[in-house]
Order: sequence, then structure tokens, then C-alpha cells
Amino acid sequence: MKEITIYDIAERLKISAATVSRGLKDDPLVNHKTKKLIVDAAEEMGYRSNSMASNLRNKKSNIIGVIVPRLNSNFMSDVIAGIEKVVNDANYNLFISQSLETMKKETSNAKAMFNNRVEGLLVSLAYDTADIEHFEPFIKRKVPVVFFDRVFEHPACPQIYIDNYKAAREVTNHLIDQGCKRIVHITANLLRSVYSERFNGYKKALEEHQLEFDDNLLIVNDLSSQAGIAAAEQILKMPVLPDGVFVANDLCAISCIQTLKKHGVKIPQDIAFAGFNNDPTTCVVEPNLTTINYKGYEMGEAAAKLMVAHLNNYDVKQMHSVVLRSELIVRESSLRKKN
Amino acid sequence: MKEITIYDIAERLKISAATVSRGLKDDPLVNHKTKKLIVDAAEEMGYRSNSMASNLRNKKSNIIGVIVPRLNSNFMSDVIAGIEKVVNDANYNLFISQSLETMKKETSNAKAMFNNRVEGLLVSLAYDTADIEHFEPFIKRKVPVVFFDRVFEHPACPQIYIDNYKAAREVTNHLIDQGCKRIVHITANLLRSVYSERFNGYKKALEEHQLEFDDNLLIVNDLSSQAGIAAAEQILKMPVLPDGVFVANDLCAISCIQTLKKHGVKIPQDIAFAGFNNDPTTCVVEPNLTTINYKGYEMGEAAAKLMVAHLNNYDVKQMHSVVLRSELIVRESSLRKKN
DNA sequence: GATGTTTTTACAATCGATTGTAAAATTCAT
DNA sequence: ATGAATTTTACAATCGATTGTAAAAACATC
Repeated sequence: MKEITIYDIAERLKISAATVSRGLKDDPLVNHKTKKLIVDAAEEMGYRSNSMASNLRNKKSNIIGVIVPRLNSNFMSDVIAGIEKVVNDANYNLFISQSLETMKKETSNAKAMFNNRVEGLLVSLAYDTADIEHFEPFIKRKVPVVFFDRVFEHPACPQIYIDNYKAAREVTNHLIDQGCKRIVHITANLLRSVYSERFNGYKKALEEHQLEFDDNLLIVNDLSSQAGIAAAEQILKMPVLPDGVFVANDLCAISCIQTLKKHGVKIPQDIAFAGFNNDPTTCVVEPNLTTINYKGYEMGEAAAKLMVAHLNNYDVKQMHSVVLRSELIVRESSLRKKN
Repeated sequence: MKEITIYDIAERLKISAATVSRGLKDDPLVNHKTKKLIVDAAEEMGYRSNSMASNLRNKKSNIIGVIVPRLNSNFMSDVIAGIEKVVNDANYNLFISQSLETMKKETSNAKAMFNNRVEGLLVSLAYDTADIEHFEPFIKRKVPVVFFDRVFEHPACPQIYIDNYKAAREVTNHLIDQGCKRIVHITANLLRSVYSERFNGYKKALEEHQLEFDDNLLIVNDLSSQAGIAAAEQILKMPVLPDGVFVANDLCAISCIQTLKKHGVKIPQDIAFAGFNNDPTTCVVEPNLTTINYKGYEMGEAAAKLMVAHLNNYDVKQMHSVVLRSELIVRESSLRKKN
């Protein structure tokens, strides 16, 4: 099964390969009639362009790399779906890899991407990534690196995220509104800006209502389902039970709720709950979970669009960060007052 | 920022590019000492191999393509995660695209994959794919096509799936065991073997217990959350309420349960429920949903491993299909007898 | 028909790594 | 030291598409 090349077409038509190459891509240097002959012959002979040869010649790989902590989370698969759509429509190809939440794998993935000469890199950082040295090779070579969700501040790297500070403040305000005075905050590594921002929003809301921040009410874990159970146990052991809990993601919030329920705690009467992400599960758990909604799909789209714009040299160099909309969705888990 | 090539290294060391090329890949034709010189120089000069050049020369793309119905489902993101791991470890790269459940997009994705010269294709078919004409170009060129989950029988294409027939039969048997006599089956396009097999398993179990299959108890939809609500309404309108429901996925089962609950139906006392997939949500819904567990991650791994084996010409040509383990997980939603 | 314009096509080098083969360098035996 | 055997290295062609430039063909003008 021999591959057809432009040389084969050239030979068949008794013209030069250069003309074939130009003819196939609508170059004005080629006569209409010849063009048609070329395209027809290509079709008939089953020609397909060899992207490796063309990439080599053009010094372009046509590949956009993606590194995310995990592929199998609700949020992330939405993001990937959004990225895929935009990138495919722009005729780029996607290389996807996961860091499994470790900086080590993130680094090795980045190196692989680098060696594969991706033309751009979309990144959401791992849980323990402390610096972004490993992206320097890209930045040095002016390969655009765009961060999304779990971002990192760097002058050369655009960011896509939501206003975590504002959202967290809104959530906390809502809980306070509902009469909560002792609000536990469960979150993850405060090195990640998403979590530190949420934490700051939480503190700000407390402050605005003259509630003092209590160190004992802060629980830092990895926000896994497992961690939610442990957090619940920690809460049950508190000398005074809190009356509200704001968890930085839904997964952990839900397992925490379920554990507390098993111990007879009434949600929201005893403890009001709020999560973050609006996972589908939030509408299944009883009571339904109050949360922050922000669409992963749109974040993926936005990040990919920004990347494509950069690669096409559209005028976006001045766009350093894009803040996406997010909204508080109030459900039963936090409703203690009847309106 | 000029890229370093083997020619640059050759010049620096005053040897030929051929030797550099060989030295970098441990060819026995190159002296130990020279090898070290080459590797050191490459390291120092910041050399990175140009995969496009090497792919062109080797006529290999190093790319494995993946086409799935949707990226953003629990099951599928697990699968992708499994595939990613295996493929990355084997030093291949992944091109991922989604058909969005339409044969049309599946076809165009396949064409794109073909033009990008993927070396292998992993496919889970779209909802309405009726034939696999669009994969013929791959098969003709001996590019391995491996189907997983939503498979299609073709002598040249290995398949990875679970025994849907057996699993469905087991689920149905369990419901019958719990005293159900009128069991509704909610499923999707019976063209897809996953669904027809489940349907057959369901019928088989009925037959084994001398229960007659009733056409009115079969509901075919797209198994979406929306469809679950509609199905619940349809059930409520039935002249005689069923006493059991077996849904071909969890998503639809859960929305159906929730709708029925809203109408005062008691689960499992009035109607026992079972789903399929073991989504995380099954442990959140009340009552927890009985379901079939099979790990997407492992399916992804298995499919990718089989692909890599084929590409490496390991002795797997005779492995036409791989059936993965699945298990019934009994939870409250179907437990009417106390053990 | 000679000259000038414009359109169309061909030549040849290039992108960087790979590999069969020939040539050179080294080692060894005598 | 000489020739044979072996190790090490270099030459050159190849993979297929691209593109600047030169050459050829077609056409128009006087």
C-alpha cells in the first residue's frame, strides 16, 4: 500500500511537483485549469498530504499541549471538551497529559511536550507545584503558555480563571446571612491561588460582619472524598459545633455532609453547607448543595481561544488575564431562613 | 533562538552528523568515548531531537488517535485517563477527539485522524453510528483500529468490552430475587451492542423465571438526565405500576428516581431500582443505587495496552476481543428483603 | 515579426534525522 | 613492519512538501 506523494501526481500529469504543491493549496501562481487537474488527480489517486514533511519544512508542529492535574474529574473533562472543540476547529491537534497532582510528573510532561515541539501549552497546575521553572524553556522560546483555573502569576503567561475571592466572599456572606456565626472553611493547599483566594474571600466576609477569623475553623486537606470524611470527624470532635461549613469543592463537601448526617447532624438546621463547582452530584445529594457555578466547558473554550489567537498573532498580547463569570447557586443545604 | 541540530553538534565535535545521530541512540557502531562526547555536547548545547524530521524519515507519526462520543462523562474521563497513562509510558502521543454522539462528526474526526497519519485508532462509537465504512481506510492500510465499550464486530478490529449480557442478566435476576415481577427496562439505541446485549440479558433473566417480556415495559431513549425525568412520567402513567426498574446507565436512573420520589413513590418498597456504571453519584443518591461496576480506567488501560502491543508487533494478532470483569453492586435502591 | 508583458511552470535547495555502504583508522597477529 | 581483521567514522541518498528564482510559454502591442 504505497502512499501517494505530490511527485506521483506530478509524474502522472507531466508537470513538476512544485506546481502540484502550489496547486493543492490555491496558490495564485497556478492556472485554474491546471489546478483542477491537480486536485482531481489527487482525489482520484487517494493522495493525502504528509503532515510530517510539511511540518518539517514549515517548522510548525500544529500541536497544542495540555497538562492538567487529572483528566477524570467532572470539571476537568468539561474543560477538555471545551478545549477540544476550539482547537479542532482551528485545525490544531491536541496532546493531552495529566500530572496526577504532582509537580514531578508535571515537569516530565512539560519536557515531553517541549521535545514534541508543541506550539502552545495550556496548563492547570498540580496540587504541589511551587514554581514554574519547568515552563521556562517554553517562555524563552516564546511558545505561549496559558494557565487556566489553577494559575500562576508570570508576566509572560496569560491566565483564565474565575474571581475566586469574590465567589468565596459571596458564599460566606450568604451563610452569614442565613444566621451562621461559626463557619468552618475546608480547603486545599493555600499555595494554589484558587484556594488562597477562596480563603481570603472567606476571611473578608467574616471581617465585614465583625466575625473574628478562628484558626481552628480552618481545615486544609486535599479535598478528596476521603478527606471529607476525615473533616467531618474533625468537626464532630470540636468543643462547639460550627453552624456553617464552606468547602472549596463539591466532592469533599458531599462526603462530609454524608458523614455528618450519619452522625445525626441535621443539614442545614444544625450546620449549613456550601460547596464549590456545581458538580452534577450537588443536585443529587440530600439536601441539594449550595455551590458556586462556573462552567468548565466555557473555561476550556476561553483558554483555547486565547491560545489560538496568540498563535495566529491576533492582537491579544495585551490580554493578560481573563476572568470568567461565576455565580452563587443557593440550594437547600444552606437555606435556614424561609423567604 | 536557533534550534540546535545534529549538524551543529557534528561541527562542534568535528565529526559527522551520522555519527552524532548514531551516538545519540546508543548505536553499537559508535565508540563509547565518542558517544559520551556527543551526549555531553548535546546536553550542553540544549539539543532536542526534531520529531518531525525523524518521523518523516522513519515514516512513523508516533501518534495514537482516540475518538469517543463525549469526553465529559464520568466513565469516559476514566477511560481517557487510563489510555493516557499507557500511551504516554509507551512513548506515543495522543490525539483525542469527540464525536458528540453523531456519526457525522465521527466520520470527519476519523478523516482528520487519517490525514494526520495516526498509527492506531481507539474508538468508542457514537450513538447513531450504523456502520463503520469510515474506518475502512485505516483497515485497508493495516492501521490497527481497536473498539472499546461501544464496539462493532469486524474481523480486523479487536474489541474491549464487558459482558453486558451477563451483567444485565445478573441485575435482572437480582431484582427478581427481590420480588420484582414487572420490571421496566430503560435503555438506548438497540443498534449499539452494549444496549442490545443488556436488553438480551434482561429478557433472558425474565425468561428464566417464567416472566413474560412485556413490550410496554421497554423504554428506549438517550439515557440522559432529561430522559430519566420523561421516563419517570411515563412510568407514572402506566395502568399498573411496575415494581422494578433496570436502567442502562446511572445518570438516567438517578434522575428517574428523583422524579418518582417527588411523586411519592417509595424506592425500593414500591419500585426497586438498578442502574449501570457505578458512577460516583450512585453513592450519593438516596437510596444509594444498585448498579454494575466496571472500571473505565481499566478499560482504557486494556484498550491502550492492546494497541501498543499491536504496534510493537507483539504476538497479539489472535486476540480479537477482551472481556473485562464487571460486578453487581447491591445497594439500598433494590433491597427489599432483609438478609 | 520583433519586442515587451504577463502568466505559467520547472529547477533546485531546504527542513533535520536516518542508514547502507564505503573508506579510514585502529588493533592484532605474525 | 606488513598484511589481515576489526572497529570506527564519513559520505551521500532518502523521507515529502515548500518556495525563491529562473526559465519558458503565452499573449499583447506596434
